[in-house]
Amino acid sequence: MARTIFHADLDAFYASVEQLDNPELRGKPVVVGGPPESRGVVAAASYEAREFGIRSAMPMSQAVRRCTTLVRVPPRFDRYGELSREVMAIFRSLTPLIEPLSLDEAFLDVTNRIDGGWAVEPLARHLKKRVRDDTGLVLSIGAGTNKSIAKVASDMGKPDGLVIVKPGREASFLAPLPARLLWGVGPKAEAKLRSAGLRTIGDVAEADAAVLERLVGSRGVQLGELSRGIDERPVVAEQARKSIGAETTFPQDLPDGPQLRSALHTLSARVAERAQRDGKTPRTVVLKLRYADFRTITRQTTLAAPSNDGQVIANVVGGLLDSIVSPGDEFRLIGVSCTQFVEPEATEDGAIALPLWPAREQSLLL
DNA sequence: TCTGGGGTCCTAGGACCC
DNA sequence: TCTGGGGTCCTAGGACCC
Repeated sequence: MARTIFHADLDAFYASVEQLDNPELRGKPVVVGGPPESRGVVAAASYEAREFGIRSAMPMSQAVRRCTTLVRVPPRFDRYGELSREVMAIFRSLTPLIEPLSLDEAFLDVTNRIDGGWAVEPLARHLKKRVRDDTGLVLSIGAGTNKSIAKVASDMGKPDGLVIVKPGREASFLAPLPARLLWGVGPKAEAKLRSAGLRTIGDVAEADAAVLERLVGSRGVQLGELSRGIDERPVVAEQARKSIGAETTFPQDLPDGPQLRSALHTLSARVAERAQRDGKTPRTVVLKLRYADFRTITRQTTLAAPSNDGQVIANVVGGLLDSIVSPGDEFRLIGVSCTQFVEPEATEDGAIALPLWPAREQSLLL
């Protein structure tokens, strides 16, 4: 039996929240993001701002040049989180099978609702109306028989969109669209596909599997399937977080010194605090550095004893920094993250113990 | 034009173990 | 003296997503 999947996506989310909370911003070109003089980029642009060609991820310095009346607002992630939770709760009132992708979008498997008598279009309109009535935010929905179709459909309808792809119409819906719209096709893959003359999703659908594999490697098979509207991936609620990180870009490049070391401590403390709040204990700690020339490197260490202590993490990444910095190096970004979370194990007396791991690393320390 | 911050997943080589 | 094959873990980098 065919599934019915919604991809639901709040339009220009951060910018819309700012316009919602501050009526003076309504109808104006608004962007959310860091200041142009501190290497900020556009995190979200209102539709008024988009008329000037302003887009997400664009350097703020470029955005303000494109529109002299642009209003820039610094991000308020706590507020976006609040509204996101409200919207996700509305989604959850339709089905427990929701898979959030970010603060502003989610997949919903509403197959049970359709089997229960709802038609797809009224159900989608009902959801859009509830979100609008309860929060003031505008929701776009794409509906189809799988995730990939639903995602592309919601992209097509924005803003305030509702695009439904009927079962059996997947391939013909996708065929004329640019290959870049497929999930997993970014700038690099697009260029490779284009080099073989594949510009539309239909071109990809007709291409030989061996050609796709040569172009994009092992993802070729899946790419071929997605291009023909085939996607069996289930909607998965409750995805466990696999890493926690924090990074910062400096307004000006920084050599090694008290400022850089202080940033490293702050980031370590932030990561540790979030790990503790989530009840996560990492085995692996990662230092990330971006040089003035934008070259980016990472160095990681597996701990003899897993820890989410801020001082431990700071010491480890500090040691990693010692090992790679050379005189004259300047950095524009530094980041700390942790991964490989350990499952707490109960001991005989009922206490929670964290396993020491791996034995090989411990023996090296003896 | 000068490029954020939060993530996920994949690849590939080397160490190590049996 | 010359030497395999399979499996897992660790590390580093890169593409991609919002």
